[in-house]
Amino acid sequence: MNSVQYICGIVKGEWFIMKNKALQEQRIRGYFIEATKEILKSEGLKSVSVRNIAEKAGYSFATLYNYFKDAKDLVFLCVQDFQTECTEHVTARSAKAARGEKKLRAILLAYLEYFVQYPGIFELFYVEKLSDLNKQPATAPLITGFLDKLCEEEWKYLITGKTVSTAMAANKKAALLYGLSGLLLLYINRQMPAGYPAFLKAATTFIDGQLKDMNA
Amino acid sequence: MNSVQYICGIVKGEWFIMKNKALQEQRIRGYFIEATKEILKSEGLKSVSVRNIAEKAGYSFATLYNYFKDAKDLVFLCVQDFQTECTEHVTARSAKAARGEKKLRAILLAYLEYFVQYPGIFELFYVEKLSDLNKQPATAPLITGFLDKLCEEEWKYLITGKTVSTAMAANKKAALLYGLSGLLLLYINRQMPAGYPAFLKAATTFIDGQLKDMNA
DNA sequence: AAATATACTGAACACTGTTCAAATTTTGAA
DNA sequence: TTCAAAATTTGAACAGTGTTCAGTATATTT
Repeated sequence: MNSVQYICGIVKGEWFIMKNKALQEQRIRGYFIEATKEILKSEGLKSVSVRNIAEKAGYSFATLYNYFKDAKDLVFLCVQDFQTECTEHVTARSAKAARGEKKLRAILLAYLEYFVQYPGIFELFYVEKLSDLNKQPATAPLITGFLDKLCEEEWKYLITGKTVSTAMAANKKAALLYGLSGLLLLYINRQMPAGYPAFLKAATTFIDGQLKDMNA
Repeated sequence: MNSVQYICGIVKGEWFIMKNKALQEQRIRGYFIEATKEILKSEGLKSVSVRNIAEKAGYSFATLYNYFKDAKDLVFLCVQDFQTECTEHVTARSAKAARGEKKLRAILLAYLEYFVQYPGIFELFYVEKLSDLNKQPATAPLITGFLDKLCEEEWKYLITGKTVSTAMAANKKAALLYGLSGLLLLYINRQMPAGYPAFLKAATTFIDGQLKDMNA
């Protein structure tokens, strides 16, 4: 017919067909992702297996390999979804707080709250080893930059308001990321401190300690 | 012969036999532990399997279950040994530092150094889930209290020297534990920061930031 | 309708942990 | 030293993993 189609190797209405194919493919990928998310939130990472996911998705375990490199690949595709969910939780829980340090504090506590509620998601974010394919793309930066993104606005507010210097903010950002990661790691994996009240006390003490002398 | 033996239900030279039995048993346990330690330090936690350990120990995999509840149990028995090894490394590396903050800094950096060198041991200490039997005894406290023990002397020195208050020391201790745990977790599991030099810079910045304003 | 292309599936293989009955070794009394 | 009893060691067996691949079934095009 026309040259353009021949150049692309496409004839007649194949463009629509290609589009449908991609759509259907995305749908099936979605079934697997949804199944994985369900398992992660309920039974946790330990129950994630190729056969488990496939059964929940309504396919054979072998079909999973037609859409994903392996189960780990699939698991890390859930990260974005959980991040938006966590972000929603954090914004809701920190909405009422006054801008600045107060809000920052609320954000950080809500962040901890989310992962305490879903330890499996903390595992996925910080503990589970990335597969070789997931090492390549921006999965790791996506995860490590998540807390920064949650706090971004507030740090901007504090910096532009001259409440804190850019350098100090960078240091505190890092310290809070390391501290909260360790706090969650020790609480979730080593029961330290023992019990949620003690954990909350340790968390607030740490956060307040970090946010205290920022105007230096 | 004498009543003591009869009271214990022991006759003739059975005491020595019992002792021999215990000795032999401990020896075999030692073979398994040594094999596990070797695997942990070389191939890492992922290569630890019942069959792997048993082969290195020179026994059948089934024999392992005659001496340990399971492989996890065995793995956590290596914790003490690695702690003493780490302690030796830390004391050696911090020997030359002047007492007080300087030495504390050296200890913390040597602590990080050790786990960066043996990521599998970090996994074992902070990431690997404790089995039900290991939840009972003081394995978790042993791990979480390890850094405290390493720094104990120096904190005492700073407190008695009135350089820092007891309350402040407690806060800083906790902050350092959380921060270093998170730092190692992110570096080992998420390649963040990327590269050892960047990690070292992040570590020193964090540690110095924590040790800076202690006299408050 | 037939041929072709695509998608799906279960068998098979190599691992994992764990149990248990059988085989082996050690032991101690005769 | 011999031999039966006790203790220890062992591999087969089972239920799980992940992964591959040839064959089946479905869908599409001719």
